[in-house]
Amino acid sequence: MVSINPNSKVDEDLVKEKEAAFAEFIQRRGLKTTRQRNTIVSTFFRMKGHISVEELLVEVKKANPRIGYATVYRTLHLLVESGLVEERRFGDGLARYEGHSAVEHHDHMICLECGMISEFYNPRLEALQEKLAEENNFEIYRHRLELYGACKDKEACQARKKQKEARAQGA
Amino acid sequence: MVSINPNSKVDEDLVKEKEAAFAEFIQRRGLKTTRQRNTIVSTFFRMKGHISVEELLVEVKKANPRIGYATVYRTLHLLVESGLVEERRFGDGLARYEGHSAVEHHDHMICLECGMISEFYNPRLEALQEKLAEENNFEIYRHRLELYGACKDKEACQARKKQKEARAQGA
DNA sequence: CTCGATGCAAATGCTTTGCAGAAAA
DNA sequence: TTTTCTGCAAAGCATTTGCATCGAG
Repeated sequence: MVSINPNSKVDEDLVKEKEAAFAEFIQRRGLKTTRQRNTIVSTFFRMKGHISVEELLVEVKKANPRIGYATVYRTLHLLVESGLVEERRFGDGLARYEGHSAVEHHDHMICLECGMISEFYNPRLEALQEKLAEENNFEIYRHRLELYGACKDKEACQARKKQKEARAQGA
Repeated sequence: MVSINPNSKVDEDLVKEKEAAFAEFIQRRGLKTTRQRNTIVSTFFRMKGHISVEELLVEVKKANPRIGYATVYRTLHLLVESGLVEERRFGDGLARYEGHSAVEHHDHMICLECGMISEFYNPRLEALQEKLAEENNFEIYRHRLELYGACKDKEACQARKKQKEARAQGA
């Protein structure tokens, strides 16, 4: 089991690397380098976690309040197309974007009580999926595994859980 | 796309059982039995697969064209609340509903070339997830595993895949 | 009779798009 | 200069909701 800590400090060199990779992508596509794109991309890679458009927009506006959400959406799509960013949806109806992870692929645990999202990776799990796909004559491009539940070690989460159960009883 | 398939036998007894269970749920909640709800529920359980609201509405309208989508949405929510139906989202932006099959839990393989959705279940996979959660002090309420890829045994899927790869080269 | 259910249309929330002006190449 | 980009507002989409009417209990 490899646990991934999302609270580590931002690696400045890594950010620069990502920015350079995006710049290269832009050029390869024959697109234009703009102040807005630079601001958005730079801001994005300096944030951590699973970032919603809203959250990113707030940060971007601190650097340049004139940037609108349309541009943020458009740039985010470019980031996804470039392969530098992944789009995720955890069922709360809004897209979240994920950039610089130490590990290229990982799965998620989502606490439904406190909203925490943590990442994990396990090679046995990956291998088992590959094996099952094989048995079904299926070729995996990518997969998504999400565990929804509650933090066992947080009192608040456990309390909320009990509350919900009680409410369900009454219904 | 698939809706009601007259060739594959729907287990009439099972459908009746589901209908009865829903009726019981409605009563327990102090809600009312209506012609519309009966039509929608009955139609739903006679369809198979992962049904979108649109697909269900089309079938429902054949029985009663006056039923609108608001009622279909509302009834679908009741079905989910009753525990008889599960809501799924496979990333194409629309919700799909699934009547509980014989196996209470299963995961999905989704072919991105032909749209096929198949189900599978593997106890080792389930056990491994449980173990990983345990190691992280996490309590799983439910999980979701989806493998996205292509059917290996369908020529059309493989052909489409190659086409996509070629297009990606050019870009 | 009462109160929940229905059907329509309008509203919502997230996301995309059309367009005129702005800015890269 | 040419073409893409931006910012705004309007449009899209799936889904939800307000409200007058309808109908089950």
